[in-house]
Amino acid sequence: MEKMIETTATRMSGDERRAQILQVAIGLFSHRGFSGTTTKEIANASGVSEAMVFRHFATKDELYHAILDYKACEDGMKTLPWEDEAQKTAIDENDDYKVFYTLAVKALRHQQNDPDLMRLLFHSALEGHELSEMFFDRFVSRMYEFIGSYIHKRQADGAMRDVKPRIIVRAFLGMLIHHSLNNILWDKSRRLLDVSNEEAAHEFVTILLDGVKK
Amino acid sequence: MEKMIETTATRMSGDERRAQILQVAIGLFSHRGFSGTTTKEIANASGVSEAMVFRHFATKDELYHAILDYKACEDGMKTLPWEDEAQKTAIDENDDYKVFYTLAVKALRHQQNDPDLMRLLFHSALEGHELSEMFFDRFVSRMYEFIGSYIHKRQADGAMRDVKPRIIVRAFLGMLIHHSLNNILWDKSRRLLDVSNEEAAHEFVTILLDGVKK
DNA sequence: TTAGAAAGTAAGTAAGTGCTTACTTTATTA
DNA sequence: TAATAAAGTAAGCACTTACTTACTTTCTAA
Repeated sequence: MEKMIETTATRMSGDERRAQILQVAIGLFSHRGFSGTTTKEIANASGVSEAMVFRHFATKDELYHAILDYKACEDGMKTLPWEDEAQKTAIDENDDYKVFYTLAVKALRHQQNDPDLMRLLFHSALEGHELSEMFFDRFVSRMYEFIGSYIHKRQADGAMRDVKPRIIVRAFLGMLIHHSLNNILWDKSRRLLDVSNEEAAHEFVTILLDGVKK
Repeated sequence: MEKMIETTATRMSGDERRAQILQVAIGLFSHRGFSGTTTKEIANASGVSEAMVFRHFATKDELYHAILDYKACEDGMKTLPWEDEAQKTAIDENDDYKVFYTLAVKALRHQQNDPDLMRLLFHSALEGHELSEMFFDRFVSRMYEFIGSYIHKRQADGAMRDVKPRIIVRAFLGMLIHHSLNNILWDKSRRLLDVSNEEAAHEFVTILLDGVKK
């Protein structure tokens, strides 16, 4: 008999394995939730024994935190979407459409490219985990400030109706987030509505801006 | 010594106890999720032994299903929000504002009065439970059909711009659901935005209708 | 080439999990 | 008021959970 075909489960370096376990855990946590995922499942899906999971992450909780840090730090949450050259010039030029459209497309793309992050965010929000708060403070509330103050400026210019800026922000984010949520959770096959990010962004922004212009 | 003060944990009838356990379970599941809640917790919170939980509900899963049935059937999901006299006359009169405002206020009130339902819905959507699909088919997709066809009619009347009706529906529902979600999950103290349901409904509807009118 | 460090595992442990059993207490009604 | 049905419990069963221990295999560099 021949030698067994090497499935080449080559031994990984510590860092590689750690990163791999982290990725696997992200996938599982984001679908089954924290308490719905067992360390055994994570180990199996990583092709490794449970002990290895605990060599890299002292507790299940620490693994969860590592995920949050990873997602929060690496994954485009620290580079705020409006800190961007094109965006800044659009703002200076008071090009409302460009400001909102760019923001919208960026948000929709980001959400579509990383549905796991969104799932994770919702899981932790429902379970009252701290990622939720962190995300809220670092990202959402800044978003409200930023867009809100832009709207405020445009109202002062007489270009927009006098509505509480934050209501407009909520309307805007509501359209975007809900649209992504629909695509990720309920309408994966796009039976209800099948539009590109660009079309969705264009229509949402048009509705919003026509809805608040003076 | 006096007799111990009766905390009057009066023995309940079977139906009462069943209903009570169900309510307790709703509260726990909606906050901690299905796998995050133990049958022991449910029993304790109901002031009863675990065996009683299993007398009324053969398995934890059956308890979950009973909740879904209860919420889906009793709780305003079968009386669709547009099957309402005021609503029907508004539709016949082509009173766009009234149609959308009534719908919006109704939705916001409902979501605010029963945040547990919303939490449950999101939990089950994330976990891919069947309530999610059921809710989607019975409620969401009908909502899209109903509002969508009204919009279609108004476009034919020349009263609204020619945008895919369902994009408008998504924008509308997005504002409403996201607003409630914010209030329930992230911004419980209303630091970010504190508005009444009526004000929110008014502003959202105004933005939407101005945004799609011809 | 070989010592040692790091990657890996098999086989546990104690505490929890959903669920059952065998029994006791309370209310109803014949 | 006694018989009976229903509400209730304590204790435990089989299994799973997060996490550990004691050990083996592989890579690397002196």
